[in-house]
Amino acid sequence: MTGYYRNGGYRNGGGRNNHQHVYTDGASSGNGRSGARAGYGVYYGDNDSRNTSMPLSGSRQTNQRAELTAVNHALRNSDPNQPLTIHSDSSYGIKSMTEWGNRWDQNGYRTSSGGAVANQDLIREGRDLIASRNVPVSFSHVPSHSGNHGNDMADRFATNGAKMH
Amino acid sequence: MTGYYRNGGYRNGGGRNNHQHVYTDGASSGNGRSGARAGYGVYYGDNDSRNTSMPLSGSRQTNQRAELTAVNHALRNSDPNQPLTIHSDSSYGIKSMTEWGNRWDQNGYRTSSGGAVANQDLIREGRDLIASRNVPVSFSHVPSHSGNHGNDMADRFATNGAKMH
RNA sequence: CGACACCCAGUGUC
DNA sequence: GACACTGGGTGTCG
Repeated sequence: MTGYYRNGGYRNGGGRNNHQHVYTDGASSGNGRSGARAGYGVYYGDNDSRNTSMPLSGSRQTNQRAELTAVNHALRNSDPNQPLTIHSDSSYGIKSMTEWGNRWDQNGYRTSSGGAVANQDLIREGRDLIASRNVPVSFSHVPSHSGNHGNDMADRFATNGAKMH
Repeated sequence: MTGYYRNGGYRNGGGRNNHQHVYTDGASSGNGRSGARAGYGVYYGDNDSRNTSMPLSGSRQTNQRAELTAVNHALRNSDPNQPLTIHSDSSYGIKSMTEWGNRWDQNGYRTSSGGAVANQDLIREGRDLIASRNVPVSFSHVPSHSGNHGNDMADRFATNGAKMH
């Protein structure tokens, strides 16, 4: 239960239970300082050719944008016809895609204190990708650096991606 | 300039420029593991009878407590009427006695994330010792294991002290 | 105020 | 390569 999030509003068309599990992570060396360099990693499984280690593009090299970009990459690079669970250590990323995002779609992406929600571009993009699927996408929170193999691998990919600038 | 810290708020009463230089270091074999044994070393100069190599007392045998204890020993065992520079490789120890300590004296020893500052007993003790002097106490950071003779000697004394339990 | 991340720095070790 | 001891900060939300 704990740490498990699911997007609703879909029907399962098929019935073949090929549930996909993907681990995502973001990194930003020097986060918050000028000259920060971010990267993201996506881990599908050992020796899986879809595994990804990439530098973040764009001028805002923050940890949060890296986390969101990793999620969007997983959304785009997975079978859209089979259920997917994205395992992330970012509560911010998960909630932006689920509970917070649901509210923001209704209030015009306004923060509880009235400001504009940051990183809207990436959040809207991810939520569009989820909405365009006909099978469920779930999110599961995994504590960082807790010995979880998938998270550890995604972390390495993300850190490495940040060095590729 | 770099790595040089000074405590303010004093007047030089005398004028005899007998500036003292002392090297301090702490060690803790098995730091962080149960059964760790810590020690500290203070080096005043070759063949100086004040040179010290001692095991750390108390139940918390950490590297940080050893570093702070070495500094406090130097403060207590030096001429309080002549300027003193303490050379340490511990940024933690130096900043606890200077810039961080200044803030903590005003905020009740609260960490930037709200928690209680660790090793307060030793930090308050050292800052009291400094405040009770009528001549300046300065701190200088020396990189560890960099071939600095004073630091190397203090390191040996500290390591040896840890073995005296 | 709380939460989850992302760091930066210096030590101490195994 | 790994871990522990400690502090400072930003990214973002409720």
